[in-house]
Parts: sequence; structure tokens; C-alpha cells
Amino acid sequence: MNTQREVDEFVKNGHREYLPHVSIDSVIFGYHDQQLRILLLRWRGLEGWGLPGGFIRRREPLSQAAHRILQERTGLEDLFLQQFHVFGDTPYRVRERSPEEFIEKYGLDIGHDNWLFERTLSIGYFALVDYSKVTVRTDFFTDAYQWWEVGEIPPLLFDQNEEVEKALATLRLQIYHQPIGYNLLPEKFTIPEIHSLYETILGKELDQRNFSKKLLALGLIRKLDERRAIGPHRSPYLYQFEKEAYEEALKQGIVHTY
Amino acid sequence: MNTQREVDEFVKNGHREYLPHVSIDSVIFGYHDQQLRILLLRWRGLEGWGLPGGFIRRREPLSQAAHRILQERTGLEDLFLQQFHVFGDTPYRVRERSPEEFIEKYGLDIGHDNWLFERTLSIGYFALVDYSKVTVRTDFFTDAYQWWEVGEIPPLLFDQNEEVEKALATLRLQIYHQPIGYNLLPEKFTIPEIHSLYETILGKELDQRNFSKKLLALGLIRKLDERRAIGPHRSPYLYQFEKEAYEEALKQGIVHTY
DNA sequence: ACAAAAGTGTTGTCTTTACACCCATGG
DNA sequence: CCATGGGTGTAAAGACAACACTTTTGT
Repeated sequence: MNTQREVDEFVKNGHREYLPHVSIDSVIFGYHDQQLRILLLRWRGLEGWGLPGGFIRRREPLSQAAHRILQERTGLEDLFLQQFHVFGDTPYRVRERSPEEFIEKYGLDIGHDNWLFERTLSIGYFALVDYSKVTVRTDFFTDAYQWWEVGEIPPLLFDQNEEVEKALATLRLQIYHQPIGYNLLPEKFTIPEIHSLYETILGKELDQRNFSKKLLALGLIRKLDERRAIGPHRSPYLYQFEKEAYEEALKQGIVHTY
Repeated sequence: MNTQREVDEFVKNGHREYLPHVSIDSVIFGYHDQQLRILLLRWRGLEGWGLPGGFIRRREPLSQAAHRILQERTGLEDLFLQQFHVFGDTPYRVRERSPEEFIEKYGLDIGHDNWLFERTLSIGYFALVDYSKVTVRTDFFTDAYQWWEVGEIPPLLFDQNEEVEKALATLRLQIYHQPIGYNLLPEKFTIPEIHSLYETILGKELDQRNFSKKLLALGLIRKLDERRAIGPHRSPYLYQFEKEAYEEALKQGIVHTY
């Protein structure tokens, strides 16, 4: 959605293509350089940072909509993507919107009864991606993007800081039940990398010896016969996820600590 | 909603009071007689069993709507009530509805463009109640209710068997993180009662000695100096939840097995 | 007295935690 | 040769799992 024509059409007639009153917001976690980051977009006009999101087409399955929105934004398919909460309690999510601001900022000629001003619940999804593989696309409403460290998220538009918090809390809980990492790490990774990923997500230190023992004991990763030369020190071995064990753990669920 | 007038008003003008395209479905778990049961309603006209549910008022916070719907149906307030999933993927949740059936069965005079026939996503909530305290109200659309054992749920309307499955799966996962039981049991309960509750929820046997040791070790329950005489055998002691420890566990989350 | 269910401890095994030194590499 | 970070094992403590007999009570 980049041309003025497309935007006009979306604003005026979007309710014919999309369901009103419900949107999808995505908290996209990416990992790189030992940092867990979240993709935020800068909204033109509103002059603030916010989550990527979108609407559900009238005949589109919900989860397909979530995948589509992410794919349009990042180019990635087949992500780990999961619902985590529906937001509909904060004053922003209860009120109808006031259109004046919007109209003025975007210079769009729309009436007060436009579908975009109606109360809209937001279904939160979170995704895990290897962010070196992502090519972010902006559009008419967004003029910049940035990967922000989870500890340094700026004040976001609307109630979205709350959404990010909830996504993080869900991710931390999931890590005890699912072998998270497959989608956040490159295909081959080192123990220090995955170790640091888990420390970052959980926000606490994990003993390095115990950590690798545990992962290997669970059979979730396999040591390869290669190393990665990355600095003036010993080169770490590379590992891969064991696809079958991983899928199994995803399906069955697991209960464990680290 | 019981009089024909009220129903007419709801069907014709409900979209002015309620958000279209989104509904709430509640899976209400009740516990009694060593059985975990779910409250189902029999829908008049459709001649089938389904979940209690309702719509969100236009200016009503989402979680307030969930509580209201439950309160209207069961008379209970202050329940443990939690979102578990948004359903929007099944064919039923993607299609617009076909109105003919509905119109014929209820004898209502409404057009094909009525708001109730539009595609509607459903936000699933589950609740935990002590079902001896519940007084169920039926209404125009429902002519009976029944508490069904979780293992014997009949085929439900629409995609609701799936919703029940998902609620159960969520409950089983939560039990490892939260001190479930407070809302399902009477204020004072016996070890055999809570033991059986956990066995029922998890669908497996739990060693009785280990189980009570664990709960006491966690400090979640306190032994009282009373017993309950319930049969031709030794009378079990009564226990209470330790409110403070319980609240703390709810907030912090816990990770443990049974 | 008997049937039915409650109460109660111990032990072996497994899991978790704590902990420190040497090794490899690049500059 | 030195700074940096990677790799590795063991022991103690704690958690978990398995197990069976005695007590109480109503009929």
C-alpha cells in the first residue's frame, strides 16, 4: 500500500475488503549480536513508533491473515507465529477514535463515520525470526523501521507497550514448554549463541555447562564437525537442531527448567 | 433476553449495541462429585448443544464483557476467567452464515444482511467454578442446560468441540504454572478432593503421598483442625488455600510437576 | 466384623546446581 | 605472549518416584 490511490481506496472502502473492529498486531522478535530485538515501525503523521499490524480479509482465515501481514512486512514465510492475547480493555481499545487528528495529519478526506475510527480490538501475535534474513518493507503509513532491544523499547503508540510486555511474558513462559530457538537462530549456531539467546529471553544467567548438557540430553541439538572462527580465541563448534526431536517437542510440549 | 420483544430488538438492532464480527465463547469448567464438567446449553431451533457466549458492548472493555456474559449466565462474579484463544480459522469462522435456516427455525423476520449472519470471530475464555454454587439461566435461544463430563462431550454446534479441546489443553498446561483449584473447590476441601481434581484435570494418576507432600511443601494449602464425615470410613481433614501464598504464585508463576 | 477410604515415611534414583581450570585463536 | 572467550567434569543437594500397611468410621 504505497500509492495515494491505494491508500484512498483502503481508507474509504477497506471495510468492504476487511473485517472492521478487529486488527492484528505483531510483536516480531529477532535475534542477532547477542541481542533480542523487536521490530518497530515509525508511523508517519503520528510521529511515533508502533507495532506492525494489519486487518483480516473478510473471508481469510485468521492465522492466514497473521502470516500474510508478516510476510508482507518482512518477506518471511513459515514463521513461528503464535497468538498470545486479545487486547480490548484499555481506554484506547474501548473508545471510538477521534478522527480530526488523523484527517489532518494524513490529509485524507474522510468522514467521522469511517470504519477506521470505530472501536477496534487487536489480536496480538508474536513471531520469532532470524533478523538477518528479514527485509522490512515500509508503506504509506510508515516511514522508517528499526530493530529495538527489548530492554530499550521507546514509548509506543496507543497501548502497544503493554502488548510488547505481554508478548515477552508469553515468550518467557513458552520457553519452558517449547524448544524455542529454531526460528531465531541461523541454521547452524554455536552453544554460546543459543546460550546467550536463552539468557536474553529469560533475563537471567544460566550456567554454561549445565545449559549445554541439558540441551544435548534432551536431544534437541546435534553437534557438527565444524567450527566457526570468530575471534582471537578458541573457535566454537557448530550445532544444528534435531528436526525430528524438535518437532516432537513442539507438538507434545515439554516441561523443564534450564 | 427472554421476551419476543427483546429478542426482536437484539436481532434487528443488536449491532448498534454490540460489536459485530466478534463474539465471546465461554468454556465453564465446574467440578463436583470427583468429576470435571463443562456447562453446555441446548440451543433452541438448532437442536444442538453449544457453549454459552455473547457479544461485546460497543464501549465495554473486553474482559468486562466476558465477566458480564458469565455473570448473566451463572450468577457468579469474581471468577477465574481467562482468555485462551481466538477462533477464526475453521470454515464456519470464515464463511458468512446462511440465514435461511436461522430465520425458519426461530420464525424471525430478518434480512440476509442482518449483522448476525456476518462472519464472526470468537474469543474463547475459560472459567473455573464450583458448580454447586451456580444457578444457570437459560433464555430465548436456549431451552436447557447440562453439566457434561469432559470425557463425554457430545458433538457441539459449529467448531465448538475444537474450542473445548483447546480450553482443556490450556487448563492442563496452566496447572503446571498456577495454583488452580481455588475457584473449583469449596472454601474448605479435603486432600482426596483436590487430589482427585488434579487427577481429573491431568487425566492421569498422581501418587497420593507425593501429591499432598508437594502441595504442603509449596505452602499453598493449610491443614485445618476439622474433619468432614462423609462415609463409612475414616474422616478426612479439611484444608484451606493459603490466600497470600496462592496470590503470590498466581502473580509470579511457578514451574513444577505433580 | 467388615468394607471402604484416609493417612502416613522411607529409600533409591534422577535431576539440578554449584563450581574452576585449561585450551585455542588472532592480533 | 597475551587477552579473550570456549570447552569440559564432578560432587553435593535436592526433587521425584515408587512403594504398603495401619487407622478410622458407618453399617
